[in-house]
Amino acid sequence: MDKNEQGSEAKVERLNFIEQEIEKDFQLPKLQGKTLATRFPPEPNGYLHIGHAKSICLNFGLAKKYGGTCNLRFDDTNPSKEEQEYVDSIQEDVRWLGFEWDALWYASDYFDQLYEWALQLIRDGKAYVCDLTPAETRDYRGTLTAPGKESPYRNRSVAENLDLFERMRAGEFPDGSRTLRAKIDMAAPNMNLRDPVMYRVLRAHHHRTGDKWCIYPMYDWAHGQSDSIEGITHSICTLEFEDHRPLYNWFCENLGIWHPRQIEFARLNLSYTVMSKRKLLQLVQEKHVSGWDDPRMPTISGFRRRGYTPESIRNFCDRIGVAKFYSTIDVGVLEGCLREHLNVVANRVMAVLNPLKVVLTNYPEEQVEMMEAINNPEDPQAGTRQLPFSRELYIEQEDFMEDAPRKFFRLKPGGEVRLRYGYIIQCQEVVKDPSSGEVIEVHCTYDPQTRSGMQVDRKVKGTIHWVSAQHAKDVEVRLYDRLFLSENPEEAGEGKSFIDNMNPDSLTVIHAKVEPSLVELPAGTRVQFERNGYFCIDSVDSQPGQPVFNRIVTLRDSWAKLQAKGQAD
RNA sequence: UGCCCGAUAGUGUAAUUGGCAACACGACAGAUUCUGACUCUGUUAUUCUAGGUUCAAGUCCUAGUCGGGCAGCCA
Repeated sequence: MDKNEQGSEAKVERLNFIEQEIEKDFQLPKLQGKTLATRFPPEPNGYLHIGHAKSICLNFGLAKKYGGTCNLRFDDTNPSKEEQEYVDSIQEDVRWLGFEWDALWYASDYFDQLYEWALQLIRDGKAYVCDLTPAETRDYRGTLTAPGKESPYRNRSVAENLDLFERMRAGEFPDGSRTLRAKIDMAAPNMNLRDPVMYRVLRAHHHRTGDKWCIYPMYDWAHGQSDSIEGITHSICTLEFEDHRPLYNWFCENLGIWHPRQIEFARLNLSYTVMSKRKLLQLVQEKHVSGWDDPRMPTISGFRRRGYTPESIRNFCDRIGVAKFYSTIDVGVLEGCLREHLNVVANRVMAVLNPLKVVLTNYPEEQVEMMEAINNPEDPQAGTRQLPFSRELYIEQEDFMEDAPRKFFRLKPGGEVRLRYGYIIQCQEVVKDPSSGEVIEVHCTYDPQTRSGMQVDRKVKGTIHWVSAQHAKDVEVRLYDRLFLSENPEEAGEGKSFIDNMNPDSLTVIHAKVEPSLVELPAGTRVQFERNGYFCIDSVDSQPGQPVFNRIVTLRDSWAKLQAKGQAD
């Protein structure tokens, strides 16, 4: 085999840096005979968004690729912010994305074990009960450049710590009055190691453990230990936890338990989008959107309702890669993945968004012909359907211009255009509203020798879509556009916030004329309105026989681009 | 004036770990088209800076620049 042959055949599999580390790790004695074990660990305090999708695809994808396992674990250590509603939505979203967890756990499943381990650290002289107030604790911690001071309670006896900690659990002390802290190093350059808090006293009803506990573990104390209990081999998280890794390691080592390896990657940023749960919550609470599943939201549920496919989101996550560099992906990449998939799976249909009446003056008054239309040129299996054609039609207002530039290949006075699956027509007369001058009707003649499928001698540059006026149905269509006008919505001017960067026209509701078959389609159906874009029947607001269409994404439009550049002439 | 991390075409990600810098998307030009869609062809452009080691550096060393993270009893 020569070099060229080898080069064209060998599909070089490119590993991202996490895969490389994993493959290296499995050479180690520690992992001999084991399989990869990952987990997706969301906090149930909000809905999942596209950034989570990256993490989900990574963790579940890795498990699939290496024949390992991936658990879903709710990081529910802060009952004041967490709710069952979020637990339910997260499970639904993970499944919708196409993944199934090997085991479902909650950090709260481990509260008893965590408590036992805390006792162990106390007995080993590695943890102590601290009576400092929150403000004092902050004060004692020092700053980024100055070391902290040791707490006056740092050297309590083991017996006293044991007694106090048990009484913390028993509810003898008010909220916030005491903490259990790991005894590490108040002068550590890494702030996380300055005697981090392990437990706080907090009386809040927990969605799963109810009122059993009045002390709750902190993230650092709960997360790594939960990973350890589950036998996780690789704990993959985002970059902001990089500084926590030494603490993650410290707990595992000092407890002498299974020690997973934490690896961090850069979270996803998308242009024209906000991604923090806090900001998304604000959009919902202040009613800038209709809810977490508003089709403009970058949440999984929002995308689902909008009409995105799980395949396109998975493909997107694959395409953007994974690294440690903090980057922003152009939202156009996501839209590109969407179009790529929808192009293959969505049936084509006729729908006129902004109708303009066309009368074919030489077409018989009562005649109706059925025209055969291809459902999906990308998929022969999708078959064909019959479209009614008659004397009065609607076309798109955009497809007619009285004073058209040279490159306008659509209908203009005296000009010819093909009606998709119909005839070639020629524009004879323009009817205007005498008062406003607005074009209200266009009169054309049709050429009976040009019916779709016939051999036609002449070339017509443009083809436009249409619906038969008497057969068309009126439906509500929601035209969605990006929620924010600026590429980075977080960058707001002095005294402003990301809310000020919202796009006032992110939703336009119109009524469109569509071919009759559309009113019978079930909610969730995705179709392509030819020459317009992809649309999905809204699963919340549609009624039987009365679908509401959400615009998922427009088609690429090189004509619009030409116009924008002023090159249409 | 601390600690940690990062920097490769416009964007994002690779480079057999020291051996000819590549892939995807975009942009641009063209072909095709009963969707100005899809598809196809072609073009474009890349190693943060300065030194050093080496036959050879995106990769190793030194110094710098720029960007990000960290001072919750949040995760």
